Amino acid sequence: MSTNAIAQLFRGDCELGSKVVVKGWVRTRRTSKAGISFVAVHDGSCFDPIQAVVPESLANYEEVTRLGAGCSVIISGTLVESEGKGQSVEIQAESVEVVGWVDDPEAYPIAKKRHTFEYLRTQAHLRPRTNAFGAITRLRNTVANSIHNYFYNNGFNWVNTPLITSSDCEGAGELFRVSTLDMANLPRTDKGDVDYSQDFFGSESFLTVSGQLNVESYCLAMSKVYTFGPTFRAENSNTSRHLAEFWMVEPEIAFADLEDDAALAEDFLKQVFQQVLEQREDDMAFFAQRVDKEAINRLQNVIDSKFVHMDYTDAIETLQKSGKKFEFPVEWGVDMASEHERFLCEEYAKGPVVVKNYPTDIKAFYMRLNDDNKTVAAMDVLVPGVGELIGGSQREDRLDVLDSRMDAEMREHLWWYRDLRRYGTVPHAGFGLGFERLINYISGMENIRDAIPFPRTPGSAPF
RNA sequence: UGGCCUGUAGCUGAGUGGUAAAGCGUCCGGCUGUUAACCGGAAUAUCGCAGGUUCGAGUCCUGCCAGGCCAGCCA
Repeated sequence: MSTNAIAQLFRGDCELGSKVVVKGWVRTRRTSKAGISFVAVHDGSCFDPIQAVVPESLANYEEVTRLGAGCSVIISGTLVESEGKGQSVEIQAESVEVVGWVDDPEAYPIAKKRHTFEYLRTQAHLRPRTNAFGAITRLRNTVANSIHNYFYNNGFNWVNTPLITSSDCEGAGELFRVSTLDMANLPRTDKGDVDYSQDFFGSESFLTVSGQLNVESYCLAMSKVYTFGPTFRAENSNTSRHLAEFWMVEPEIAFADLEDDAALAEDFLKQVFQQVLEQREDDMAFFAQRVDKEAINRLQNVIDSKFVHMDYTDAIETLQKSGKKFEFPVEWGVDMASEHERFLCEEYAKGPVVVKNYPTDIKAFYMRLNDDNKTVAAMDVLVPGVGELIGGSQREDRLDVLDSRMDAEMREHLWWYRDLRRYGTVPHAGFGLGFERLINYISGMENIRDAIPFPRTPGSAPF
């Protein structure tokens, strides 16, 4: 008899009265002296565990009465309508095989009780057994799938940009070095510098901070492309919104300007949210109940409303006129601080807000210079709770302007990037979306370390 | 990297210089088609580590370690 995923049983894939086999882990067991035990089993396929009703007539019933949280079991029986409240169907067990016991029930890290997220981070290998992390894991999976679906259905090509790069001038953050040199005995040049020509790639190399520059080259051939993969930043950032290793989605569209880019971001988010509400009803109900009451309403509101757009210049004016006291003063030309971004999306727009056309001086070299010569065609999508969810721009497609924003070393290193402006250049634009930030925005989870299975942060990479 | 906060039982967490609460979980018993059940009982603590002050330190001081929050950097 084949295994039945618990999700199938609740979904009605199996007829009542049919024989089913469930394999999973015990969440709770309650024994009734009337001669039955109730065993709740989860297998990760859906939020709810299934209840198996085990009669004392089973030969190994004594074993069953010793089952506790974390034990692994195979339960065979008949799928029946539940006599009790709280679940639609349950399994009338005909056999219970205990596959793995829990050594020391008292010390089992995931006891049948509430745990803090902070504690569960120290048990990252076992936390997927909890309600919350099971839900987050399924949410991540659904969102990733929705992202690929969105792009696939809209004619985008998924481009697998490299994780190892030799470019250290992208400006997106500190880089992790990749090297096979013997650290205890580094080769030196005549000048005494480390001789990277002897390193694996024949030059200095690093883990990527962004696939953008590479994906632009495919954009200028395939028209609509995106990357979706891990990125690495060696910033010493200790906040609830930063990881040293995180996943990023970076679409890039040709023959497009900043408005097209912003429109893509909005349509993309709305469609992903729509799919999440349709496909993860059970987990979203959990988030709304236990993590953030607004979790479901928030997504529905975003789907139903238009994003608020404002120029950086207007945003600064709005902040100045707000009458609110900020720790850092606002004036045209400054990079907005968290408190400013928070005000704009949480108090002013009360939802996602798109801020566009930032001062040239505070933005990256590849962003397109506007006609005013003061601002670039950049945009950030700010959302309540997580702040900057998306950062994007129209790219500088004019070689002379691009060159003016790079120094000699960059021009030499990024010769291939410059080539893209020499051979059939076109206006193009794209953005980067932090996948874990998206997961937190959707679920209402507050710490990004809980949005990824095994978080990597400064000073911490256990597991 | 800076500022602030926190380390007490498996987990959560009281304890304001003088005998280390309690809840949950665990174990035992009772009850029950139960459902994060309920009732009764029991076991469980080098008070993060190392120094110092004191007759006496979980409590005060110093250093270190670990974690968290906020800020900067960004996604």
